[in-house]
Amino acid sequence: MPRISPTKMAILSAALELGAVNGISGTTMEQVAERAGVAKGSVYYNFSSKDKLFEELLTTGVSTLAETLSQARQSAAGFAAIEAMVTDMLTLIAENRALAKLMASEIFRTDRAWQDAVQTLRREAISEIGTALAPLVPAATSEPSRLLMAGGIFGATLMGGLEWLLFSPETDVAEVSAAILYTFSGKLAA
Amino acid sequence: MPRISPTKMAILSAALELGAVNGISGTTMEQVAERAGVAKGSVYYNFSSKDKLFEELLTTGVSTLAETLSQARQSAAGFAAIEAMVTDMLTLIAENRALAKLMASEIFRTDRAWQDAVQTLRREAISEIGTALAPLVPAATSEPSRLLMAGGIFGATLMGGLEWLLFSPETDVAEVSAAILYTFSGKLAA
DNA sequence: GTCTATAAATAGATAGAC
DNA sequence: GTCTATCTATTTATAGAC
Repeated sequence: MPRISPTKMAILSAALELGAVNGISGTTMEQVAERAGVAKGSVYYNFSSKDKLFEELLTTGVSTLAETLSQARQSAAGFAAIEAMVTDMLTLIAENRALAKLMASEIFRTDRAWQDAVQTLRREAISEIGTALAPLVPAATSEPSRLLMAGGIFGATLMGGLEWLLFSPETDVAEVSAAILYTFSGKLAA
Repeated sequence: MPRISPTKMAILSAALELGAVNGISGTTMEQVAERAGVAKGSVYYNFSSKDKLFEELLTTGVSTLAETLSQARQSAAGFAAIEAMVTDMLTLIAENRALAKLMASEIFRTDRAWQDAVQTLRREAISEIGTALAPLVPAATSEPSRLLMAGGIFGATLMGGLEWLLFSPETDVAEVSAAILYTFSGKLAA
């Protein structure tokens, strides 16, 4: 892994901040260059296209998420594994809010150059949750059903995390995590 | 409510189909005109701008969703209200897949001309779920926590619905609904 | 109300000097 | 490796005839 030059770093960082606020198609290469403190030519020297630039940002982001979920799953057993995954995912969202916003706005899209890479990693993340669910559901549960449940847990955590960042950012991660997990505890249905 | 002319209808329909496949910024007014079988000038005669066109599509969509959730909530009491909301939301998604895809790809965005309208309606939908949760959570639960839970349930249903449409579209709505609701039943934690 | 033709602006990408 | 200057394509939006 060749280490990243300061210029490349500045460009990625500028693209991330601008993309989180204005969206990707609302961000121009001109703006990225300006914010990174370099000329547009330098941006294109480091990234062959706008698509490649944001693809790098998104794939490393989603890849980190998948890795986080994988480690959380292995850190505990049974339902505690689900609890760890939800909590760690929320922590990750909190630690990298800009990236979380950017990913959330792109994760449902199927019309982008980088869709394949992002969708593959999204499925990886969801099937990581699916694996943790395996011992918790009836043996007869179909694979698609288990992935639907996993998708639901993923969606609940993501939407809860976004709701948190956008509307009650002062709330502690533990409280957010507790709220999301409460819905899976069965106490609602009791 | 002035009734919609056939031309306007054709334009909205074309915009919906194209937007669901290619995304909004990936859809040009030229394409919309062509698909609707009219000239571009006619598109602009009916909608003052591209933003207005998609705003109309999205706000009526999210508004229908909020209305559906409201009715579902009032159709039952206790946890059954949550069950009804999840099921009816999934049914709505199934009945209007193109609109669901379009909404999902825009609902997290905060950079669009129509963001205010869409975000307002999104919050309306979530607080409808929050209302149904009120009698199901401890009295001491804070308002933000309840909204986080509601956001989670909304997110789970949306993501589950999308997972369904994209990866196992042949699955019956009842099975999808059962899978999502299973995660809220408490059986996972048992 | 619908059309054709065109204006006007934007933004991704490249060339070539330093 | 980084810069400035420029090309080129795209696309939103408008003007004005029918």
